[in-house]
Parts: sequence; structure tokens; C-alpha cells
Amino acid sequence: MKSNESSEDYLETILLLSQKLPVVRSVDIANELGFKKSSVSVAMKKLRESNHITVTDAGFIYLTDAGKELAEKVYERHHVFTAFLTSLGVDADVAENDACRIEHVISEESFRAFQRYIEKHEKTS
Amino acid sequence: MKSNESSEDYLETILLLSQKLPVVRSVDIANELGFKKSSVSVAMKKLRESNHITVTDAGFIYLTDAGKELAEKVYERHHVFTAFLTSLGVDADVAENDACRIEHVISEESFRAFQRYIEKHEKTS
DNA sequence: AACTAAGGCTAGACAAGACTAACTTTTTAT
DNA sequence: ATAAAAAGTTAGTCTTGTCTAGCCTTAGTT
Repeated sequence: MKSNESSEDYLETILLLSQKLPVVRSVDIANELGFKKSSVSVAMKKLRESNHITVTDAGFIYLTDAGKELAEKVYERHHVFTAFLTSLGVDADVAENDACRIEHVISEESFRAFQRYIEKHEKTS
Repeated sequence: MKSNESSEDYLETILLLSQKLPVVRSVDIANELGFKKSSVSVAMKKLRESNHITVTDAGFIYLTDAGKELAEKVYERHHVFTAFLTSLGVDADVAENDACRIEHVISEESFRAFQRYIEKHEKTS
């Protein structure tokens, strides 16, 4: 059940790639993240064992329900923080990068509070 | 020159303790952070070697200029994020905790932008 | 003087998460 | 049909940062 930063990043990347590519393979993830394929292979093994993904015989990777839930959670945070930071004038690359770090460390409670705050301020500005 | 999350946490803690205690020793840091003294000892050795702290013969720890600069940078972020989150109604402990994570990962650029944003909104609200 | 406690140190273990190297298998191209 | 490229795996290495265990020194107490 417990997931760490690294796993969350992999899951998020799988979700992202599944929207851009017909199928997602280990090598696609390695390219996207700039990791070696051996690193991805090991990570995929862990995600398989923790039931966050399934892998077909052909090597196609799919998120399980649990994996999708986690991936979407992280993805949402990513979006919210990236959008917020760029709206403040932060460079897109920097905003992406920072969002990618913050998304893994902020608590549910703080994120929801932040989200409500943003929504309120978007409406009133 | 390069500093990581762990080092930043130690430096921040030294700064914090130097405001609460007459002198700061390894054991004080261990108590504050909940680490074993051996872990702190190893960390202090690294901080000494990277010229972020000096340690007297009596074992009193002082920040160098470089160490103080970094510690204050992190401390400022800590303050800003904690204050922001608690102002949103986030529980104090959770806010502290989240701030303590975010402070290490956000870029200078994003932090400054965020800070300006907060200041503006405090004035207008 | 001797015992104990506190503080600090080193050495060795461990986990995470990246890496390289080397191997296999499958697909593609000549 | 053969050679090369692409994809995946495994084994072993490295770094970071914690841990435990054990040792040393100093200070305080009786």
C-alpha cells in the first residue's frame, strides 16, 4: 500500500505516456524519465509485485485500479502546482520541475486546502 | 557547494537550536530530529568538511557564513510555507511537516514568485 | 579512587534507487 | 540467412542516510 516518491513518479509517467502512446513499454518510460532501462526494469518489477501495474507477455504496461488511483492523484497535484507557478510568471521548465518535487511531498490535507484556496482566488480575480 | 535535503535539514536545525540554546551540540541535534547520535556525528563531519559549520574542542557547533546563509534560506521558506498553510486552516503539525518537505525542493525562482504573490494578497485581503 | 553517565566517534549493516555490464530474445534489414 | 538493432532481465556496484554496537573520554558522584 505504501508508496514512495520514486514509485509515484513511475506511475505518473505511465499515466502520462498512456495518453500519448498506443501502448506503454519499459523503454518508453526510460526515455521519458532519462533512466536506464535496467533501472526501469527493476522498478516495474516492484510495481508489479505491489499490484500497481500489470505487464502483458508483449511487455505492455497497464495501471491497475490501485495504480491508476495513485497516478491520478499525483498527476492532479502536478497539474495544480504547475499551473499555479506558471500563473505567477515562473518559467515553464522550472515550474514543471518544482511541481514534480512538491507533488510527492505535500499531504492530502494541505493539498486540498491549497486547491480550495486557488479556486476561490481564481473566481475572485 | 552543493547541498542536499538532509544537510539543509541539519543546518536549519542548528540555526533553530542556536536561538533556543546557549550552545548547540551534536546530542541536541539528535534529540531535536529524533536521530541517533552516531547519525548526527557522521552528518556533522560532512558539514565540517563542506565548511558549513565549525566545531570547537568542547563540541560546540557554529554555522559558518556559508552555513548560516543556507540555513537562513531554508528557514525562511519554512516560515513562509508554514504560515501560508496554517492560514488556509491546515493543522499546525501537518503544515509544519509539509513545509519541512517543500522547503527543500522548491527552486529559488518559484519561491520568490510565491513570496511576492503572498505579500500582494496579504495586502489586498 | 572508582563507578557511572553523557557525549562523541568509528565500524559495519541495511535499504533505496540509481548505475554498468553482460546476457537473452525478438524483430528488422540486408 | 545472417547480422544488427531493440527490448528486457539479472547481477553486481555505488551513494546516501539512516541504524546498531561498541569504544573512548570527560565529568560528576559517592
